[in-house]
Amino acid sequence: MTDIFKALSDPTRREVLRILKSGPRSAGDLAEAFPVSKPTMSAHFSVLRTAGLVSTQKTGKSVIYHLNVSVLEEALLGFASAFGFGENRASGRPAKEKELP
Amino acid sequence: MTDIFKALSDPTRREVLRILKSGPRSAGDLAEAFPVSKPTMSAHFSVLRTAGLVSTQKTGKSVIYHLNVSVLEEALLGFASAFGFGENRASGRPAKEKELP
DNA sequence: ACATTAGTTTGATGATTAGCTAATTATCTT
DNA sequence: AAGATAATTAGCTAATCATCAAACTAATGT
Repeated sequence: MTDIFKALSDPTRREVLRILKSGPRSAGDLAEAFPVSKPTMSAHFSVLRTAGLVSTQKTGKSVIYHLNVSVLEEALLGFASAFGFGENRASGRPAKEKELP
Repeated sequence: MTDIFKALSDPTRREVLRILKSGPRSAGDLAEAFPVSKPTMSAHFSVLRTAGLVSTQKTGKSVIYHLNVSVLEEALLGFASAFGFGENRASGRPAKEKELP
């Protein structure tokens, strides 16, 4: 949980995820979208990988990153539901109040 | 957004929010629930306040902290919906796919 | 075999962070 | 006016973080 929120606490990493949402991309392709050096991007990728938010697949000399949607969803909605909003998935106890019509 | 995720990236601060979910608490009461010094807790509170996740109200010599539920909800679900899950509140473009019955 | 391309690792630097003790501010209580 | 209590600020340290350039690894092309 900490790793995930820490990963999300950087604008560059959030943007990487947003890009990855539309499909897998190579490290180089991703790096081109940001005004930072390749090593820096590599470090960001590493944080995202450690958090489990992305996975890699090496093909030839490229490394393809793809978003682990389920991990992001589970973390975000799981935490949200612990506060009573955002679905009652996996249960956050108090359950959604249903108003009488 | 960055401030909010940064605030959420610490276990102590997440636990503070969880406690605050059940109602307002004084700084001292909150601090008692953690094995760290009061100044350290004060710093955590400061981070949460900067992120807008909590508000304070001074009464006598106590400072009462209360959770800003809407801020947390907006941030979490807003970001989630940008990835297509967790409600289409405030809109995250692609809208929820509705399957034909 | 050699050069090129894609990406990561290493090592350094400046900034931020979580933690502490001690000092300070503000509000009671006696 | 003191003393006690609640909380924050000040000043410090150790650890982590984002960043870069340079060195390295691996795969492809000639």
